[in-house]
Amino acid sequence: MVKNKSAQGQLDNSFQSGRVVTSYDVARKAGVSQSAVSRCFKPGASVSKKMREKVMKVATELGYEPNAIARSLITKRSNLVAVIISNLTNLYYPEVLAQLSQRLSDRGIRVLLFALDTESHADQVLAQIWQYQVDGVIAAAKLTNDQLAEFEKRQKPLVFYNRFYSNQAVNAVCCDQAEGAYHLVKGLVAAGHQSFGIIGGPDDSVVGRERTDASAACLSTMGTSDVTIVDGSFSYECGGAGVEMIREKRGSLPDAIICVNDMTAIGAIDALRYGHGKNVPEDVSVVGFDGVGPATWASFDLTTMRQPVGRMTEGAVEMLMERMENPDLPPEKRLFAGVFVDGTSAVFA
Amino acid sequence: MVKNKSAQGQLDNSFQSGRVVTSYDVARKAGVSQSAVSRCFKPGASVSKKMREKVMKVATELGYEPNAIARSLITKRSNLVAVIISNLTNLYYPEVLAQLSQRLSDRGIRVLLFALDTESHADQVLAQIWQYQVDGVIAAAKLTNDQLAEFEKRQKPLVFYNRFYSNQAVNAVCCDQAEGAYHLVKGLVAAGHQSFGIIGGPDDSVVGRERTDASAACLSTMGTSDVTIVDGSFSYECGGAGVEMIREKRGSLPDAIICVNDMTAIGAIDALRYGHGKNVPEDVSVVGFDGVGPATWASFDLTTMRQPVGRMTEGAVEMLMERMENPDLPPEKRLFAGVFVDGTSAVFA
DNA sequence: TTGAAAGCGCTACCAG
DNA sequence: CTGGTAGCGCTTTCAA
Repeated sequence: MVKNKSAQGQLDNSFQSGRVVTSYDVARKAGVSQSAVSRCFKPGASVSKKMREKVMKVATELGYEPNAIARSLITKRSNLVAVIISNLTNLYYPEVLAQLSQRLSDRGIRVLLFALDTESHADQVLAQIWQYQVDGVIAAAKLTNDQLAEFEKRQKPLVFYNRFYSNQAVNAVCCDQAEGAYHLVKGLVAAGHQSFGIIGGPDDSVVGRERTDASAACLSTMGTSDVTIVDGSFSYECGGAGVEMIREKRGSLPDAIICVNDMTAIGAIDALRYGHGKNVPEDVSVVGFDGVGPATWASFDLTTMRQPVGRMTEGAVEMLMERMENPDLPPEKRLFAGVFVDGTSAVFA
Repeated sequence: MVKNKSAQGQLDNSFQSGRVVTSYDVARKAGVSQSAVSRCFKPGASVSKKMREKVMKVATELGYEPNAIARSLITKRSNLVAVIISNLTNLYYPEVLAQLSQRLSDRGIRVLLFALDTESHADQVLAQIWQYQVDGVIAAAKLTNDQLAEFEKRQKPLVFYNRFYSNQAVNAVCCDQAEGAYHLVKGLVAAGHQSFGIIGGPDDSVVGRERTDASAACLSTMGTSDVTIVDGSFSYECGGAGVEMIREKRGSLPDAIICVNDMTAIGAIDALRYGHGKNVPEDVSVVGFDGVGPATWASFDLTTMRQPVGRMTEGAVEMLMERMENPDLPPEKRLFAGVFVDGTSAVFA
């Protein structure tokens, strides 16, 4: 039975219910100082091989994991990044979130998720963010100037995802909405479409407005005046509703409908086909923005501007990490071109 | 200029760059003790009205927010819950995640997100979770028995989302896959379908296997022997691939195809229509599981078993919170019935 | 009701 | 390379 003694002690330790194993427990059992244990868990610290082995062995036996909370208290680095997403149910965001999470995780950073139900409400969320001492924030949501000022004052790195503040020196990765809109409009006009409908986004969306405005501007530039614009909400449902509103407003359906995002475009296509008995693209052309998964499905095969999500998330993470190391880096905006996806939902030239 | 003095001091404080405002700063400026400040931020603490007003005023001026990290170090409550999601790009999960996040947030809990790229890899993630002293975990991913034992040992509340361990006493909210499968199969058989294809999930998915096995078992019970089963991956692409594999294996297409989830079903429908020139449901009936957003789109109008996501997420959060208060609560499984969605992708009786 | 003091678990600095 | 010691910012006794 004597040979069981140490195993027994070990068990007792693990089972002292509620009580978690600390670096002191490891130190005591290994017969070294607590600082030594700490050093063994710090990469690149000056520890002898023997010491490290001894400590790690005991640590494993006891199931010791350093307490990240206590660590951040003193290092003032939580290794936490807040990700604010305004509307997770928009099918564009899951991919963004998955990638951000993956890339941050690869660099030893954890994601504290804040899913806003609307674009507003951000104030409560920010209070939480300050309390948790996150090292930085990636925001796919709109912030007010006051909120921006808070970031400035607290010296917290902030990178916007797809929110462009043209009059504000902030960090952001964006997709060039205007350029994408021009590309789509030019192709549609060149293919002979003469009347247009535009289904936009909700009032408070910058991205939505940019796409809508740029499309309208381009149409105007090219001398097309038969343009009917209605509001939407980035959803499948608003695609159908938008088609109906355009038809009412204009009297009949236009040659082409430009939708503010793919969800809306898909809704519009379904409404045209199954509600209005039209063929897409023969009777009406439909284009979208984003390049979400469902856009490539055979039922839709959407003509759209795909956002280079991989490069955008990589850019966002990179910019954020740089500024976590060096907060004095000047603000930077990275603008990515959209990738034209030549689908079959529009007659295009 | 004298009247500016205090404002000046205040500014100086806020701008002492990098330095964050602590309860000591507030205490000093308000002329009270640091403990008093602490108490003012603890709900239901014994503080005079005068004291609270005085402290809160200064706190607001200075932009003080209690440091949640320091707080958790001493209270041993981080107010953090880890949510593990195995495959965020499965369109079923964004809604789940959004709801979990919302409901936890309503109860003052923050979400630490862990998005696994596959169902495995969980070990590294768990180590992170222990380090961050989360108060509990919601897992929409598979864990090994060893990993389960770790939770037990550390007394960390754990609730599974849609992972049913029938031989293990764990907490879980699930949708009754078997019952759903029976319902679908019975309806298809009653409508006169005689040959069946089943497109299953990946090897390591419990939910996938349950749905597949239950469907096959029910078909067998009802005396149908013309059943072709192939594997899939929960994706749109595998729907098309599955249809092709079934056709090859069987020689021709069956009357009905049961898909392990909606994504697969949608892929199958598109492949049947656009690849094989078939009509759905006239030539082939297709059913799915989940009730994701796209399932209701007019193009598919899927016949499926919808999971009651709202009640499931509510249940998961409730069970977890209960166990955070009282860790000795016995394990509990809540099994929700799926809701039959009577779409038009299948001839159904 | 308030203030003083102890200490959560850890890292960082310092002698040795 | 190692051990001792001083805090990080907060909550929580305990006296006053």
